[in-house]
Amino acid sequence: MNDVHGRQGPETRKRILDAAEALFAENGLDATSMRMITGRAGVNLAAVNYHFGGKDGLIQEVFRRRLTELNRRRLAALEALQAEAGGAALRPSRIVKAFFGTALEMAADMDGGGARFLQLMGRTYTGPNEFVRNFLAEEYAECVDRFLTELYRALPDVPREEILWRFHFMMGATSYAIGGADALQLFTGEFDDRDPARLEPRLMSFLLGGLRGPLPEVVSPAARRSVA
Amino acid sequence: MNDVHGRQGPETRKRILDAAEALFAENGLDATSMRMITGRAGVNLAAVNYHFGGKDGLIQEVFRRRLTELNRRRLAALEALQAEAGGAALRPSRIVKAFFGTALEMAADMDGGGARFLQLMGRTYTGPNEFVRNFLAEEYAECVDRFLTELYRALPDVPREEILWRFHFMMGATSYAIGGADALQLFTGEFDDRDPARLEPRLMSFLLGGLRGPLPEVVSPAARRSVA
DNA sequence: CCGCCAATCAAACGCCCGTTTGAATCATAC
DNA sequence: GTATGATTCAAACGGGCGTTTGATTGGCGG
Repeated sequence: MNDVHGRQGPETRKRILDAAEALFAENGLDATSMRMITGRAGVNLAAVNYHFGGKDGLIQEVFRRRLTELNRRRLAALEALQAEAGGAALRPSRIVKAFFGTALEMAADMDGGGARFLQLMGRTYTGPNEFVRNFLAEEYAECVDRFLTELYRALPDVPREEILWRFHFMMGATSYAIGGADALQLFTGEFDDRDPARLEPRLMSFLLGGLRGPLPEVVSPAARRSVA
Repeated sequence: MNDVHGRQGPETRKRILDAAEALFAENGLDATSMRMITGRAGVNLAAVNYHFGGKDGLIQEVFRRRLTELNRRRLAALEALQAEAGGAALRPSRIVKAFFGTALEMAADMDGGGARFLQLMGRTYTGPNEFVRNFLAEEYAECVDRFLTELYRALPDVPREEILWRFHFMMGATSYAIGGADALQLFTGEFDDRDPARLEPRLMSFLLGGLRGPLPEVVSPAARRSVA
């Protein structure tokens, strides 16, 4: 066995990743030092550079690990819907639920660690760190693209640009839904209903309401052509 | 006049605040150093500690300056609505527009600096820095409270907790709307319609759709009392 | 049994951070 | 004209940062 001696194989990597994930979520990327990470993980300081090439490599791997799994589940849910529909266009509510509901599911999973990770991801996605943002976008690209394609098909009368924006708004609402229970109670004082089982229908109602909202009147002056 | 010599009064304070605001928005709070700030502002490094007591004090003042103005405009808009209604309940769409539309207005104002500041604020509000989050919540408290009260009155049939959550979701969508045009184009490649004049009706349609969405079915097991 | 190599370790490296210091510089009041 | 008090300034402080180094460990194939 490999429990007491130094060389303990892939165990060290996992301990570093777990510690880093928790600390990143708690303090943010910049405010979390290598010494904090290796200290909590119980490994040597140099281990991060050895296994991940540096702090940037570690950050990337922390995100990649969970994000790959999340998007795998999302695509699985989407493919299940597609199989059920047999070529017909999907219902928008199903598509939205497959994408955002899966995130909420994952936030509830993972014995509490999932919520923290998704909270971290929501922050980072709009955060200032361009390096991580670009990396996240790349990891997201294929999954988002397939969901958007399905949404376009489900809402053929809605301009694609409009769907794109609303998808973006939905991401924002979901990000706050996952990460912001703390923020919510800040301006209310008494407030403790953070049961994730109730959060899911609450968020879905809101997202679907927003998605189905009436299209805004296009008041672009360029659109008033050929009146003369 | 006081332009060439050392002692130049309140000018130094403003230069520091402006430089800090821009850099905080670009790089985040942690990743912006005092030397970057004083360098861009063209003032001595020690000036920050002299005028604001330290980096924390500077951060606080950067937020306080804009947030006070934003919430002043919001409350002015709300009071205008109340005066117009003369004691009757306000229309939800008006309330939402007074709160979130004013933010979008401010984002378009201030020769481009407004968008940056609000982007920064959206990040910070859900960010990990507890010190700033608490401060923001305090600055927000009164304004949010008065808007929520008005929303409760406008939607007497909707449980307050539900309104609270949806208000929170709206904050998330708005935060992404302001800060996330860059993020949006990341998973689409071609996408450049960031005309703020079109963003406003887009966001409002979404927010109001979400606010009016059907209430989620309450499937709480505790609600099934007294069957036996 | 030995050479190999992946893995771990303690220690140090250079750099930049936020803050402090104490002198220099001015406008103003007397 | 000089004392005063607010402001600016160059320089330094101690400390934490991410990274690198070079030695040490220990399982494994020859």
